[in-house]
Parts: sequence; C-alpha cells; structure tokens
Amino acid sequence: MVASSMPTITSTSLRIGELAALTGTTPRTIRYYEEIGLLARGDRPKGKHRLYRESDVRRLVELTRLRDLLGLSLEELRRLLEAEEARDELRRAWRQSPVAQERLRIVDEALRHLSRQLRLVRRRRRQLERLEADLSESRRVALARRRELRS
Amino acid sequence: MVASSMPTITSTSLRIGELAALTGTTPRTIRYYEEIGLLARGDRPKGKHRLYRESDVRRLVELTRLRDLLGLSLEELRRLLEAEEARDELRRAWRQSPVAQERLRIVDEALRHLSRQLRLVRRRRRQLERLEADLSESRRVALARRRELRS
DNA sequence: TTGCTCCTCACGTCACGTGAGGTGGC
DNA sequence: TTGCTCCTCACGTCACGTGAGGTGGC
Repeated sequence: MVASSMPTITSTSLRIGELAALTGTTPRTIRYYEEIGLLARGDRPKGKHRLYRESDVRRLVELTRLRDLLGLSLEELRRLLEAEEARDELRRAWRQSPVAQERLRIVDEALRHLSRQLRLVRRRRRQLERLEADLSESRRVALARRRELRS
Repeated sequence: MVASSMPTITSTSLRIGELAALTGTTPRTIRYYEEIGLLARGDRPKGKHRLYRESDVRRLVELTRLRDLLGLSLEELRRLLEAEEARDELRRAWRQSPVAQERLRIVDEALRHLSRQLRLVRRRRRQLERLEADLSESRRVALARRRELRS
C-alpha cells in the first residue's frame, strides 16, 4: 500500500476540467487554443484524455490575462507569445551553455520581450486612468449639486 | 447668398462615415449597434442616409470606451447604460421640475450609476496594475542577471 | 461495475467584416 | 452629370457555447 503502481513522472497531472477550473476558463476554450496552436498538443493517443502540468497552468493564466486585460485577438496573442516561446527555448539552452556571451544574448532577448508587453500594459492603464478620472469628475459634479440641493 | 436654403436645425449633422471616423469605429459597427438597440434608430425614411449629431459622438465614444476597457459584452453594456438612458430622461425632467425633492432623487440616481461604473473601472485598473507589477518584477530580475553577466 | 469526466464531431451564437448590387445628395 | 458615400441584404469569420452520441479511468 505504501508504494503505489507507478511513480509519477510529471509534477502534478491535471485533467482538462481541473486545468479549466484553476485558470477560470472552460474545457472548450482549452481545446480550441490547442486546435489553433496557442497551446501545445502534448503527444497523446487520439481519443484519450489530455493531461496537463503546472507549467500549463502558468501558460494558460498568462494567455487569458493578456487576452482579457489587453483585449488582444488570439492572432495578436500568438505573435506576442511566439517571442516568448523562443525565450523558453533559449532558457533551456541557457542551462547547457555557460558561455557568458551566449547568456547575455538570451537575457537581452528576454528584456526586449518584457519591454514590449510592459508598453502595451502601460498604455492600457493610462486609458483606464483617464476613464476613471472622467467618471470621478462627473461624480464630483453630482455630489456638489446634491450638497447644494440639501442646503 | 447670405441666407442659404434652410436653417440647420441640429447642431452639426454627420454622416455615418464621419461618425465612424470621429469615434474610431466602422459604419458596419454603428449599423449593428442600431440594429440591436444600443444606438437610437433616429426616424428616417428607410433607404435614406443616417444623420448624427454631437450627442451621438459622445454616446458612441462612451460605448466603445466601456466595451474595450472593461471588456463587456454588448448585452452587459446595454444593461449598464439602460440606467444612463433613464438618467437622461430624468435630466430632461430636471429642467421642467424645479422641485428640490424631485431633483434630489435624480441626482441620487445619477450617483448610484456613476459609482457602479467606477467600481468596474477600478477593479480593472487593479488587475492591470498587478499584471504590470509582475512584468516589472520579471524585468528587474532579467536586468540584475544582465548586470551580473557584464561584470 | 457505476458514475463521473472525458472524447470528437458539428451546429449555434456574438460581434462584427466583406462583398454585391443598387440608390442618395449636410 | 459624375463620383463619392451611403443603402440593404446576405454570407463569412473569430472565439468560443452547447448538445449528441460514445469512450476512458492521475
């Protein structure tokens, strides 16, 4: 009873419904993202259940976050994250290559990518701040009017 | 030559293409919003051109802003703005009714509505700020790594 | 084994995009 | 009048939602 059938190879193995619940999305969305190539296929005999790991949770959270908060189409999202996939590739290469020259190139690539996302996020935040300021101003006016009516 | 054919009744009269350009959207979107009742029909002999005024520009800008920045569906948007239309109704009533009691009710209604929108906007802004903080942190780590590599 | 979740089509829906063919005129 | 923009269908597309009918088992 102590040693179960087989040792788990992957960290935590999730089914599609569990991944969906953890990321606040739906199985259908996950299958669709796989279909259009936003999520990896993960070699699996056709008809059998999909299995996911911790890294898939992080990936999907990032996807939905950028999608919702930046309002990107899935095509734009794909282009934005292609760079990131290349970065992951490089990160793997990083461990193999302790050559400083090479490592510097990898870090610079990552920095360019992060800067691009930060620019998009900041622009959005400024737009939201402007909307919030406009609404606050309207409220300020309404509050003043109410005070006047009450006096 | 001084007195042209007829005096313009509406402030500025815009065609659908001009309204679209001013609001950063498309004629098709405007027609669709009219179709589903987000924009007024504006009595017009069927087949003839639609004409818009300054107030339509403001309305459409508000619509697209809330749609894009809050990520609302058009159904949610409609519900959010139904209150606002009621508010416009009341605003017209305002001018007729100088009864303080009635005016107070109108202002309170407006305030509740503004607060609701502000809550949505602020929640969004906090989410964006969290995303921005996460990205900034990643960049900080990458920058530190680069400094180390360069030394 | 039973009951849940999963599987793959496949059609439906929302929010428009994109012609096609025709008419209007701030 | 000519050329632009507008008009109304109507079909296409993106990003999924929603069954239907069947199979799998972290």
